[in-house]
Amino acid sequence: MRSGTNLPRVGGYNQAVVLDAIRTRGPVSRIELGPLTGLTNQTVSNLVRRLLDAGLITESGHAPSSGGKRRTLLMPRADGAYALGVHLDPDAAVIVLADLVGSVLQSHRFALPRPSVPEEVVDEVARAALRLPGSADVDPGRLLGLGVAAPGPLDGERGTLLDPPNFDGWRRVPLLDMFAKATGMPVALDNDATAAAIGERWIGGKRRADDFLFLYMGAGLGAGIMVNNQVLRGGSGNAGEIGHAQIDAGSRPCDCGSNGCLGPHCNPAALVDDLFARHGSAAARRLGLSGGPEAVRADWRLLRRAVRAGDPSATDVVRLAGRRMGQAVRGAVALLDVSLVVLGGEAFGGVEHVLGEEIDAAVNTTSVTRALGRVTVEPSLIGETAGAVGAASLVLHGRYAPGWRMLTEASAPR
Amino acid sequence: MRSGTNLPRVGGYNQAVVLDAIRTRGPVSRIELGPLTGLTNQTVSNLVRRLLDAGLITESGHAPSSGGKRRTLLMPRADGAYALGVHLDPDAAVIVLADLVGSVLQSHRFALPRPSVPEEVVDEVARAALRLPGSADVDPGRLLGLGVAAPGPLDGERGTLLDPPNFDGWRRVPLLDMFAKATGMPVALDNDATAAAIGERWIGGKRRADDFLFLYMGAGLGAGIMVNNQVLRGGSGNAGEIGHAQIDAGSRPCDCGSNGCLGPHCNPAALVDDLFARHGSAAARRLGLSGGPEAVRADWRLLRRAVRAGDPSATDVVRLAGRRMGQAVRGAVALLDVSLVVLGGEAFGGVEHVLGEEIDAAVNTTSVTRALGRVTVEPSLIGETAGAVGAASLVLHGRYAPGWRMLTEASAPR
DNA sequence: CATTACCTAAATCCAATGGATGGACTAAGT
DNA sequence: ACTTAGTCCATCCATTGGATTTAGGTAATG
Repeated sequence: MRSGTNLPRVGGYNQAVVLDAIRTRGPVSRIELGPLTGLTNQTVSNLVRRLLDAGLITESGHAPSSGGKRRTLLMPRADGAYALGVHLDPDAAVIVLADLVGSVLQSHRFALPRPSVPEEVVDEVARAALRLPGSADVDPGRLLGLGVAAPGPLDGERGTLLDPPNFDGWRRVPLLDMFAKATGMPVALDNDATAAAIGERWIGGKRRADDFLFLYMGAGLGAGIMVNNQVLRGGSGNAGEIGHAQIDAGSRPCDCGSNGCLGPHCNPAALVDDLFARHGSAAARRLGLSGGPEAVRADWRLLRRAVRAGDPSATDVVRLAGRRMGQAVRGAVALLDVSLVVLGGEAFGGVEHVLGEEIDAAVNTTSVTRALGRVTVEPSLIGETAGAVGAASLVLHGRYAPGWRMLTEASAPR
Repeated sequence: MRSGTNLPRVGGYNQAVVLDAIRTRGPVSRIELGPLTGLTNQTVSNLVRRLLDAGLITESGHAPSSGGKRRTLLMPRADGAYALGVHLDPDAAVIVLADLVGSVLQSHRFALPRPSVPEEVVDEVARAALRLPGSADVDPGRLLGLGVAAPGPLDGERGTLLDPPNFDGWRRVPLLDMFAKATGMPVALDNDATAAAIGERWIGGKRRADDFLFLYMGAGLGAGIMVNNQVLRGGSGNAGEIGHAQIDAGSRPCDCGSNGCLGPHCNPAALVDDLFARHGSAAARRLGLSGGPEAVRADWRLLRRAVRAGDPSATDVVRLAGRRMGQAVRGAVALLDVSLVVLGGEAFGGVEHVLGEEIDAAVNTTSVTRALGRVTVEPSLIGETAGAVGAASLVLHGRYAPGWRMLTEASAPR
């Protein structure tokens, strides 16, 4: 259980609350932080001093006076902390170095062979990751750790990747330990969709506060869930598997053994297949698609370009996928009662708006009679690197976002 | 925001943590509570004394010695606190008086006219509720308040019922304020499925800890969601609307305006209709069903009895509903990553096992390949009064279950 | 136009409050 | 004599509330 708390933890927690408020509410003064956090002015003052001393925030000018002493404005210091983020995907690894405000300072991408060997990939990624901070002139003492975002089911307790689909040869890989050993740093592991949601919260500030669902499309489809400013991870760390929602579509079999799951219909390969199936090879040739499993990445890119250019066949296929996602998202939105859906991940690049329209239509058919507010559907603020940026923000979020764990778990921040 | 915390709140919170541990882990000693709560022995000792003084727990004998002084066992005191619970349904109101351990001391049920008038119902319910504590010889100072469970969408902030389906004439009813005025007590309001889940957690102790999904069937179908021992209420207090999940079935139109929702297929009226549609009037007559909207309650009771007696037509219809629920539950379980599904609510009475088998089959087809643990499907520990007991436990849970709100919201327990 | 007194608001100082801690101690068993 | 359960006590530490300091504005005055 381990759910009791104590004083030092309260201090650390309140410090995180103040930092989070400064981060998300742009430049604010101490006096505004009081009502914002529920703390007294005095407490805010103390915590702000600690944050200044720790180099996490800075005073940035003054607000115009409203009749008395001017307010001193506080801002997060980008150079206050850094984190590395790795996004692993079946065919590529993306590594980024991000600072406290979530800006990407360096990034590196390399393709992976298929099948790939876990040990080799971890080794290569770790070495590449460790080179980034040097080339960006980062204070090593402020580099907090490495975040890893990986697809598919994982064992959250142990930090093990179980057996992600499309990842041949990766079964029960203890990624957390492997990266910890390879880098000598603290490592955080989460699934890619959850990481992307955390990244979105970290970057988005008050535009991404409270509750939202992050719909993530990489090699497959997943969701990251933020409820009440807390990440919903579920019992085993695998919440957000929206791909197993039932939808009304021709049955493609799902890895899970069921029929009728959303997942097999909404991924780049399936959409390319759909184009061939619904519009024939002629249309595919017109768009330049070559078909076949190795060409999925390129074909999907061409397909998306065609959608942006207004091609009707391509648009039809993507809109169909949007309607299918809409069915699942409608169910998820009703189940979770969130009022914001964010679309992101590298595979969404360029077609967020078309998909967004369909999903918007699906979720908002229900709202009128249910008298609940409208659900907003928006593209991600991060864009295609949501996975890697999310991975880096796992570290930042874990260390600096106020949460339950700070009050109940053992270690407290400095 | 208001998310900072302070010392008195920490005290109250830790006290709740200790009480919750004593409640859920049966009789325990102070020394066991240390590791269980993460607090030191000394702190546990202090908090236990406070709980004893407050009359919420009692010392109940000793554990056998293991070589030294015997452990003094601690138990919750049933007479430490009481709460009233009201479950409102389109055709009946059920009122219960429950004690601290969730036992029902008194209960009262009366049918409602259709359509009913909110003011009259509240008035009648409030008067009946206020009579219960007197007839059970309850210390009025220990009666904490009244919980109300109502179906359908509500405005959690304001305590207003919006426009529940089947509840003609109930639109934007400020139930919270009305009951507060009518009873002069603190009132808590939640939707029936969420209330039932909270009740299940309250009654179930460690058998219902951590994460579960409570599938509730009354006049309609809903879900209550418990994640990490906290209630998931969503942005507007309407989480758990599983009835709007898409399923693969002939399209009955849903109130929400969509087609393909689960809701219209899984309620007593729909199941009675299904029996007529799939097995004809002859089968219906054989079971004694009369058909028609007024007879739904009686027909559904007969149908369930027929299932228990092994009638194939009735079983077919119920199993079909189970498979449909299974599709939605499978999606919800994957999305939330819970490993326990509980079935309850008055309309499930007697057919939990048949439905449970189908739902179990649906959710556990996925688990083998996904390498996540098996999902357990069980009937509720409360049974048919889950709504009213859940309503009472809203009050008890709100006051004594450890949670975020205790650390962040204004008022602290004594 | 410069000076001065006064007002307001922001931020900090300081003593007090109250909860958790750790080590020493007592109580009650084998 | 030993073991285990539970408590006492001095200490630590974060928050609190009231008083105080800091740093501006404003308006009357010379």
